[in-house]
Amino acid sequence: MCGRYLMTSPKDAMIKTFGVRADAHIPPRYNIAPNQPVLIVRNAEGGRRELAAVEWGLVPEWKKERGDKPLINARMETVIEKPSFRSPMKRTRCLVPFDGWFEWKSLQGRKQPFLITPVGGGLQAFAGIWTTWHGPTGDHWLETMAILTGPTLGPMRSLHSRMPLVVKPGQYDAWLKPHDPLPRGFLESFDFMPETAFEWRMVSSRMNDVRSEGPECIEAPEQERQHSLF
DNA sequence: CCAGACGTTGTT
DNA sequence: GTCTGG
DNA sequence: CCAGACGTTGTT
DNA sequence: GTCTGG
Repeated sequence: MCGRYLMTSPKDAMIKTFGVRADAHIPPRYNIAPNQPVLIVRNAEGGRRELAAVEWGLVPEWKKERGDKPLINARMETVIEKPSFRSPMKRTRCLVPFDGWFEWKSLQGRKQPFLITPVGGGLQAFAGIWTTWHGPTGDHWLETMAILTGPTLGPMRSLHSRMPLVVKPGQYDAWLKPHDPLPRGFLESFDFMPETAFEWRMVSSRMNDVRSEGPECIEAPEQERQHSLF
């Protein structure tokens, strides 16, 4: 799946890769967690694309209360029919810029994080959906997003049985274009990035704590502690 | 008609 | 909001 | 996703 | 165990 990710590319790369405007500084994010504000790319007025800051964890528009369990992922097998996802899937899809994502394995009773990155590095985009939620009083609103996942089919299964859908650069326009209703075979018309396009390595478990927000999150793990006590 | 659900993952 | 179940 | 908290009263 | 916070 995908429950923590990396977005460290500078503003220039965002502009070049996604064709968006970006005036403000975009700080590198080494440890993006659910419920945090993140940048997405979406369609805007006048056929342009825009960068928008939304919260990771989709809150369906019909929810009375905000609720506690954030919908951070949506399964590609069911996203078209699920009540929480079907409307955003038709009309408000988005790209979620990233440079890598994290998975954990339990090794020797510890949660060992791994960083998965595109072979050769570089900025990529998860397939995402977003929506707007209006609070009960109507005086405030919140934009949120979820990342689509699919089955992991090859060697990456040693890390996790699910992985995020990564949109190929040539299909950004197709992913962002709204449809209502969604054409038959819409998802099948996409050729998402294969897992062979990614590689992974162990990183420091300091990134397990979301308060770690710097480059230490992608450093190699510390040397294994020696059995020095007896 | 009204009431109730509406999600994913991992773990058991 | 929209669907399912009763 | 993981980490961390999880409670009230009275006294200082 | 389960919820909250990040």
